[in-house]
Amino acid sequence: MSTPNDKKFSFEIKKSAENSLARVGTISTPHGDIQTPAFIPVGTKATVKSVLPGAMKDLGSQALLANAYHLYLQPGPDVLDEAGGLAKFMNWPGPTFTDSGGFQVLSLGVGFKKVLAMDAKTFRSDQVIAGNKERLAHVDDDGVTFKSHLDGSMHRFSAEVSMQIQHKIGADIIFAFDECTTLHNTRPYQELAMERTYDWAIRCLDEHKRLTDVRSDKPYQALFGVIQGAQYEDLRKKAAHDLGTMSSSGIEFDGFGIGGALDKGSLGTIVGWVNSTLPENKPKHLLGIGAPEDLFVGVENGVDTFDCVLASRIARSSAVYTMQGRFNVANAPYVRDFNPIDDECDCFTCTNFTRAYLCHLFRGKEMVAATLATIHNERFIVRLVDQMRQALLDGNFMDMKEEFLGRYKHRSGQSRD
RNA sequence: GGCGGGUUGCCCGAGCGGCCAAUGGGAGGGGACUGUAAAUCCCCCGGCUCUGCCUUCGAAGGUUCAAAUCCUUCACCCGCCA
Repeated sequence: MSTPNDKKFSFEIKKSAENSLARVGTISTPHGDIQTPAFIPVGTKATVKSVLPGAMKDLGSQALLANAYHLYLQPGPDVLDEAGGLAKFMNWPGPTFTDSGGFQVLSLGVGFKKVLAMDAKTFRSDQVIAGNKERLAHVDDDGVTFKSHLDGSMHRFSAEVSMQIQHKIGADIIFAFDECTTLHNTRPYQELAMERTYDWAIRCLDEHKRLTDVRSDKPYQALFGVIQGAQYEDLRKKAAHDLGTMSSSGIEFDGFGIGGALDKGSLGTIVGWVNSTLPENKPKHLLGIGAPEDLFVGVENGVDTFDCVLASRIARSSAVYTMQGRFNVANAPYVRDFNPIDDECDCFTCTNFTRAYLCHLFRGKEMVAATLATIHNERFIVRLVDQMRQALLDGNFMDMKEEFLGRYKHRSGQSRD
C-alpha cells in the first residue's frame, strides 16, 4: 500500500546543454519514471482516440494526459476514484497527467466555435473582442461557469473544484486551474486573466495540500502551476517569478505548465522568458504544443514535457507525418502507393501496412484507418522527442535539429512564404 | 393490348415557362486542425480565350420574345388493368 511519502514525486536533471536552456532529466512518479524531454500523448477522456493503451506503450509513450473537465462530465470523478484512479481505470501501465479544465475556459468560452489558430495572422482580434452569445463558458474572478457540451447542464469550476476533481481522478501530475486566453485579448484583459490565474494558483496549492493530507492513503500527486501572460515579456516573467516562488499552506508547486497565447513565431522567445525565470530544478511542461518544428523550439528553451492533440487529431483525417513533411495519405497519389507511410519509421503501421492500404481504409471510412494513422503519428512525435533527448546526451542537438528541419517541410496550403 | 407514372450533370435526387449551368446529398479533387464540443470543419466540383461566351436536363421536331419546365412523335424503364 502506498503512503504519501514513500514514492514522492521527483525531478532529476542529468545533463544540461551548454548554449541553451535544454536539458535531459528524469521525472519520477508513483506510477513510473519519465525520461525527459518527452512527448506525452493526449487521451482526453481516458483513451487516446482509436488506440489501445498497450499500443501506446508499444510505440514508446511514457505517459498519457487526460482532461479533468471531460472526465468530470463523463463518467464523473467518483467513478475514477472507485476504479482506483485514472491509470488503473484505463489500464495504462505508467504515469498520467490531467489538465485542470483551464483550457476549456477558453475553448468553450470566447474560443467557442472559433479556430484558435497559433498563427497570429490568421486570427482576427474582433473574433474575440466581439464576444459570443453561444459560448458555453463564462469566467469571473472566482471561477468559471460551464454549460455542458454534452447535455446543456450547468457546472461550476473553481480552483478548489478542479483540485477535488483531479484528486479523485488520481493522475500523477495535475495542473493548477488557470484561465487560458488567446493571442488577441487586450493587454488589460491579459493582466486581469493573469491576476485570476495567480489567485487561483494560491487556492490550488491550499486545496491540494488539504486534499493530500485528507487522502493520505493515496499515491502522491504532483501539482504544476500554470504560467500565463500571453505575448508580453513583463507579464510572462512576472507570472513565472510569482508562481516560481509561490508557497502556500507550506507547499510549493512541483513543476510548471506553460500555457495560453503562444504565437508560433514567438514561441521560443516566450518559453525562454518563462523558463529562464522559473526555478531551474523543477520540470516544465509546455501545454498543447506538438508540431515537429515547435518541439525543437520548446526543447532548446528548456521544456521537459509536451502534450498535444495535433498528432492524433490530424491522423483521424488522414494527415500523416514523414521525415520529409506531412501529407494526406487519403489523396489520389496514394491509391496505388505500396510503400510504407515513412520508410524510416519503425512503428507498427509502417512495418506492416502500405500507403495504399491506409488510403483504402480512409476512403472506405474504416475505423482502423484512424487507429493505424494515429499509431504512426504518435510514434513519429514520441520518437522525434526521444531522438532530441539522445542528441542532447550525445551533445549534437543542434546538428540533429538542422538535419531534421532541413528535410522536413510542412507542405501547407496557406500561411507559408 | 389499355391506362397511368417516369427518363435531370459521375451516382441519387430537387426544379415543372424567364431570377437555371440548374437546390440538396453522395462520390471525386484539395486544404485546415497545436493543454480534443473534432472519425470534425472549410473550399472546389460542365467547358472556355471566364465581370462574358459555349454546350447540357432520354432523342427528334414544334409552340414561345424566352423551354429542364408546354405540345407531338419515337426509345427505354416502372406500376395497375387485360
